[in-house]
Amino acid sequence: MGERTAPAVESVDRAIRMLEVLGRHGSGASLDELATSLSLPKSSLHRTLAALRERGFATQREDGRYLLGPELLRIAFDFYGRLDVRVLLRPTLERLRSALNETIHLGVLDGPDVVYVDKLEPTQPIALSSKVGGRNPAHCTAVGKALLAWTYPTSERLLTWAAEHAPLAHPTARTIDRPDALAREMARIRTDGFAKDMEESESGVRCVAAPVFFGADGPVAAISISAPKERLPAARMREVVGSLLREIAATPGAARAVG
Amino acid sequence: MGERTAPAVESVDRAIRMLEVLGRHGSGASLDELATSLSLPKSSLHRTLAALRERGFATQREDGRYLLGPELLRIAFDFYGRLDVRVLLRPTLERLRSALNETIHLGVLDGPDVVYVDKLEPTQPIALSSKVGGRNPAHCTAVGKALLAWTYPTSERLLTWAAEHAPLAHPTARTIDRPDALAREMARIRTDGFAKDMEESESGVRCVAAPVFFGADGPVAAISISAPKERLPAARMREVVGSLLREIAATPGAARAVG
DNA sequence: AACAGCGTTCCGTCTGACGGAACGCGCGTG
DNA sequence: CACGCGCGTTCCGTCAGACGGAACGCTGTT
Repeated sequence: MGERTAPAVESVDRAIRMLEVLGRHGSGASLDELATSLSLPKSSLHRTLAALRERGFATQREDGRYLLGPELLRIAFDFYGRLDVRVLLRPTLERLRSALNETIHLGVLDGPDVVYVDKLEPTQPIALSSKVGGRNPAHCTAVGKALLAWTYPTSERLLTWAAEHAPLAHPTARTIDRPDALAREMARIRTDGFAKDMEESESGVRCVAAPVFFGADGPVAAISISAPKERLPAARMREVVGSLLREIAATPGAARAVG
Repeated sequence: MGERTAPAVESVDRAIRMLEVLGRHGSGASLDELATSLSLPKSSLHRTLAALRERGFATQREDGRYLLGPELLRIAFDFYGRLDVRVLLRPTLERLRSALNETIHLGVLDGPDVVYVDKLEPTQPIALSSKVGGRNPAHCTAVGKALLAWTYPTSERLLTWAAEHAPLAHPTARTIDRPDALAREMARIRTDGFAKDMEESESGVRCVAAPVFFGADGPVAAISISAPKERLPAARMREVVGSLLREIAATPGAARAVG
């Protein structure tokens, strides 16, 4: 992140920078707020803002202040609604499988559960009962915990979720089903950036998982890697987490936006 | 909507048109899908897409297809989150009050209720008990019905809402509290584009209301005009609805997006 | 091997973006 | 009431930089 090389199309680059500034002003930015924060002459700003206005990417209040336009919001919400996570993440999942040769899951949150929307199996056949379309309680799987940790980013909101879906299932002895313990686990996951499942949903199976965001506040889905615990001792687990986070970071748009 | 006049900045205009096309493709658009649907040479597309990519407004999958980028989503969600409806709509509310000299409310939905976030009173003092920050059951007020009709745009989803918040209050004899009747009322509101309250929350008081969208799928807020029923006979009601819809249409970004 | 279908790069032309300067309006001030 | 200030807006001569046709390179196909 140092000096930026010359933009491919200067006027487009400027327009985008304007949109970024406009986005930070929920009740409008004045022309020379824009001028100072972008160090551009007012005439240039004005011309570009006119172009943005024509397409509804900016609007102007009657007092002159400029706002982000409804068309930009419409496009974003619309695209977000039709985002096909499975198609988008297939190549990433495949790269993970060929790098690790383990079972890869892609899951989304649905109330108390995770729903698996995609699954890739390793070449070495392994008994894992999950299916695309299948469900598991969210709080005892790595995918589920990764999703919960960022969907309910405060302990308070997580506890509300837990209360709504109480009592939480406890399929194995290691399942974390006490709400307060779960809230602490989520805090840990948020600082680490990934979730683990240490035989919490199925005895003998460990998983790691991390969320994908695609620009949204909350995660759109989470990717997990599962294996029998003999194949996932602490050292390999660290390695696998590394691959997972690296592949997500390398997938266009998937990683968490910086803010 | 006929021929468009020359855009203020051609390259910016093109970039926006690209974003609109990209937004329609949830799993990516290829370079010459873009080329044909925009009738632009590939080299120009390529250059502009590079500019969009540099700022995260577009991304490219490893197979070459282009996607809307996470930064555009981030900006949109972020702006949407900090949208200050009160500031944005103040001028509109003031114009309505000076045109009609009646009580104007601005309300948002919160579970079973509407919460009033702004209120303007007419010069002729009138006994209306509502306060900024105050609440009313959504299903018996015009603001609430306008919000419900588009927040839960199908009968099925409305009935779910009704079931979650049953039993619905019935403050007056005219309150519509039967879920099926309410669902029919919502359908009527959606086709009309506005909601009425014929003494359904307070005896002797009529209101009309219409939603504001600001680019989102669902309404961000709704504006209502309330008056004693003697001041709102059928004829004046039509006139008032006309003013309301016209003012909303004239407020940058507020009206429902076409697409 | 030749081909077709893609994304990508090059580079000479000339359009159209650039920004300094001037304008017009509304507002508060001396 | 004249004045000046702080806005957004418009104008226009200059020349940077956007434009697009053509050629390239890669991959998978026949």
